[in-house]
Amino acid sequence: MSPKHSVSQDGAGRILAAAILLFGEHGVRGTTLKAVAAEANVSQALIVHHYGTKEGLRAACDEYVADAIRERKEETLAAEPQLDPLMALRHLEHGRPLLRYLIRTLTEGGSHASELIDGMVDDAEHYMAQGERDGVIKSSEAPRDRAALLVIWSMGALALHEHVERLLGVDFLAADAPPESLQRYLRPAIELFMHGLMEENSFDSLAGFLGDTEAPDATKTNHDDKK
Amino acid sequence: MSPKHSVSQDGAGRILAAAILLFGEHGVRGTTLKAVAAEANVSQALIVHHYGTKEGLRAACDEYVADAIRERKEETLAAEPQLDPLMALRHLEHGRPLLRYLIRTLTEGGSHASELIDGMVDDAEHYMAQGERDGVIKSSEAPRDRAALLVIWSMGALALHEHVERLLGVDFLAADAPPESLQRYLRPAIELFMHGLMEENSFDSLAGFLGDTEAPDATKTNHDDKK
DNA sequence: AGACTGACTGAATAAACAGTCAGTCATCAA
DNA sequence: TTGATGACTGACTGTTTATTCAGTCAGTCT
Repeated sequence: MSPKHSVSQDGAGRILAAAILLFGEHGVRGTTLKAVAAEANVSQALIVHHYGTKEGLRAACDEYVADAIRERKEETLAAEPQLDPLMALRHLEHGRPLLRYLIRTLTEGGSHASELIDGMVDDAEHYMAQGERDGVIKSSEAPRDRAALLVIWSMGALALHEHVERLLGVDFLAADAPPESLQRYLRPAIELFMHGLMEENSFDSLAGFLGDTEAPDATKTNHDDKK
Repeated sequence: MSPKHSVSQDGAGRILAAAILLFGEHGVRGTTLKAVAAEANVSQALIVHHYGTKEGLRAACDEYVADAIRERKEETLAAEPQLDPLMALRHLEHGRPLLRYLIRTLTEGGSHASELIDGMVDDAEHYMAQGERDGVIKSSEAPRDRAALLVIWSMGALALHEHVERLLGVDFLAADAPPESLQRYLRPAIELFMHGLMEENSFDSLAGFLGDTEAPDATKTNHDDKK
């Protein structure tokens, strides 16, 4: 029920750390228990002894990572309202392996990841409502959806960190890197958030994308059960 | 050298379609040749006969998907400048399985995906430069980085389509769905692109994120060869 | 007809895999 | 000292995996 809050040096702890590392790097399916055992310098049988099955090990990893992030969140939450959930995530304790693991669960599904994202959206919505009251954030027609969009963009960029690094030279996974190293990501982002992307008078050319200009619902609601 | 441009009904074609479907759904490692053979209604040995190895099959899938997207791109490219590469992608021929496969290669690496993304950034940069000349797009201090950021956000949202669906009720993978169904994604996005997120006078509170307020280069250029 | 090609198959194979088992070793309480 | 507990291991097992092999069969040139 109460997992240890830092991976210790005993067998069980080393196994967990090795599993998070390898699961994050090659995926769960791409990682063998033998490889985990080798990485942790224990026998394969010890993994089963502690965690039962491979799925059990995966569940333990999920729980540990979720705990670590929750813990970190509570620390930074009081400090300063984060513009971006990425910021908070970048300073995790065992950053790189943990983030890699998180990305896997983010893209490959899993209820833990969903709860995490939902929590981030809640936070973002809350912070932006506060910012709106303080006069620094603009109001929105759909504040909840806007918060969701921003979180998704942030976490999506994290999921594509490989391409972010290639295109912008920014390594999201470097836990120790100084904030200046994020410049080429943050500068255009802030530019967009400050001034927008389009000139105000260019609304017409975009109206088409929404079908109707204003009405949120259309006449034909098509329920297409696929297959 | 010249792969067929639509999956035909002969063995090789059915195998390719089955592989794209299953690789996209369960990942390459999570898919057995036996499963592909069953899905395609052929013998396992026929897969090897046509594609040599599992990796050969994967490469053929990569090439087919890349071709399909390139083809689609050339079609829509002349028609209208796309605000968002997502738009173009949503109308692929065999949409759902193809997009699933694309997402896999996007997150799990692969040179094909990198080339694809780079091409999208090129296009976005070009279109926005045109829009700037036409007076509908605002100028940027770093147009290339801005284009990269927008593409990354778009494709990142695609990678997290599962969460987009849960949070916004928008299914990116539904190829036939009408554009209205994207409203809850597009509306806050356009809102942000039109008006921005923050009030103009709130610059101070953000300056910290960039270290220096304006200078793009600092005194200490840190070349940190990682590792 | 006969030689040849390429799509296609069932059966076999060797490796890799997750999980089992019997038992060693240290610690600690009685 | 004894006996129990739990971390830990090497050797084993049954299954699944990709890949190989030895062919069959339908067509197509000569």
